[in-house]
Amino acid sequence: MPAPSATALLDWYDVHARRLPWRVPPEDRALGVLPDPYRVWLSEVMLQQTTVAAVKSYFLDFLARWPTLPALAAAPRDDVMAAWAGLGYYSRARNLKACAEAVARDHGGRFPDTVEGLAALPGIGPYTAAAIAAIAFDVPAAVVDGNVERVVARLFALETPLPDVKPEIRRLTATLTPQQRPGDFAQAMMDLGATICTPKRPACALCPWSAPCLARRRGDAETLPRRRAKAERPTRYGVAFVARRHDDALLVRRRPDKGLLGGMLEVPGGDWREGAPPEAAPPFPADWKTAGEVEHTFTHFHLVLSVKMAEVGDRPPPAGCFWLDAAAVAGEALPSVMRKVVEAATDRPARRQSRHARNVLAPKRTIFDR
DNA sequence: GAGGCGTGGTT
DNA sequence: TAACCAAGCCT
Repeated sequence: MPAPSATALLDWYDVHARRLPWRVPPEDRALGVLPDPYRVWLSEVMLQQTTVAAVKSYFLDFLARWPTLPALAAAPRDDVMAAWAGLGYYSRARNLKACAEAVARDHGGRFPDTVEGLAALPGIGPYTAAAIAAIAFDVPAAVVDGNVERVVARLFALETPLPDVKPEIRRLTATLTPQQRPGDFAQAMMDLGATICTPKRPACALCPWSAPCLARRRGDAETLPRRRAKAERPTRYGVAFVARRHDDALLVRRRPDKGLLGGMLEVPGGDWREGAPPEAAPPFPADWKTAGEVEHTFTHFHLVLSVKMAEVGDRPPPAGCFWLDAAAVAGEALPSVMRKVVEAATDRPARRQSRHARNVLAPKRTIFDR
C-alpha cells in the first residue's frame, strides 16, 4: 500500500486542471505567476456553498464593474447587493463590502498574506483564509472544503461522521500538503473532488490516488464521508402582494439587514408560518386578485406563497414601501423567491438581464410555460 | 455546537 | 421527481 503523494496529485493536476476565470493555470504558476489576491478572495467568497457554474457569470460581472479592491470598497452598498441578487446567502455580500472596506482602511488596500490576518476579516473563515493564503500567496496552509473532506475521508476510510471527523481531516490534510506548490495542491484537491472523487459514482479508475485509497480498496468509497442525519425541513406558508401601478412600477420594501434575505427587496406580505396559510392584510385596499402560488425551498424550510395582485392608479406608497420603476426591476436586489412572485403576478420576466448565458443557452421555465 | 442562512444543478 | 447537495460563515 503506497502512501498518497502530493506529487502524484500535482502531476494529475498539471494535465487535468480546470480552466476557470479566477485561476492562474499550473503552467503559468510554474513561471512564478500568482493570481491577484482580490480575484482569489472574490471567487472564494462567491464559491462558498455555491457551484462553479453559478458563480462564473457573477464573478465576471463583479470584476468588470469593480476591477480592484479600492473600487469595490468605494461602491455603494446597495449596488453590491443588487449585483449579488440571485446568488444567495446574502450575508456574504454584506461581508464582502465590509471586508473590502476593512482591507482598504486597515491594510493599505492589500490583503494580508497570512492565514491569521485573513481570518480576522469579515466573511473569511477557516476555509477561505487557508484558500487565499495558499492560492494567492503559496502559503502551505491546509485547505479543507467539502471536496477535501470527501477525498480525505475516502483516502483514509474514515468512519467517524461529519462534523466530528473534521479535526482529523484537517490534521491529515496538513500532513499531505507539500511545501512546494501548496496553491496548486489545494486547487488540485478541489478539482479531484469535483471531477473524480464525486459524491456519487466516483471515477476511481481515473483517480491518481486510486492505489493508496483505502475506501476504494474496501469498495465503499461512495458511502463516505458519513454524515449525521439532518433535521426534517418544515413547510411555511405566507401571502405576497404584488401591487402594479399603471406604468408597471411595483410596490416593494427593503428587508431588515440581518436575518433571512437581509438587506434585499421584497413585495409586501405577511409572516411566513407553519400550518395553514395565514390571512394577511394588503398594503392598501384594492381589487386584489389571486395570481397563483409560488414555491421556494430555503436551506432550512420550504415556502409556499399565495400571490395576490392588483392593478392600481398612482398613489403614495404606504409607510416603509416605495415604487420601483419597471425598468429598474431587473437590476435591483430582488432575491430569486421574489422574482418568482413577480413573474407569477405579472406574466413578465423579472430576471436579471445580465444573465446572458443562462437566459440564452438554458432558458428556465416559469410557471407560465407549463 | 448547533442552527440560521439561498439557490440551482444533478440524480 | 424529490431529495440531495456545492470551494462555509456567523452567532
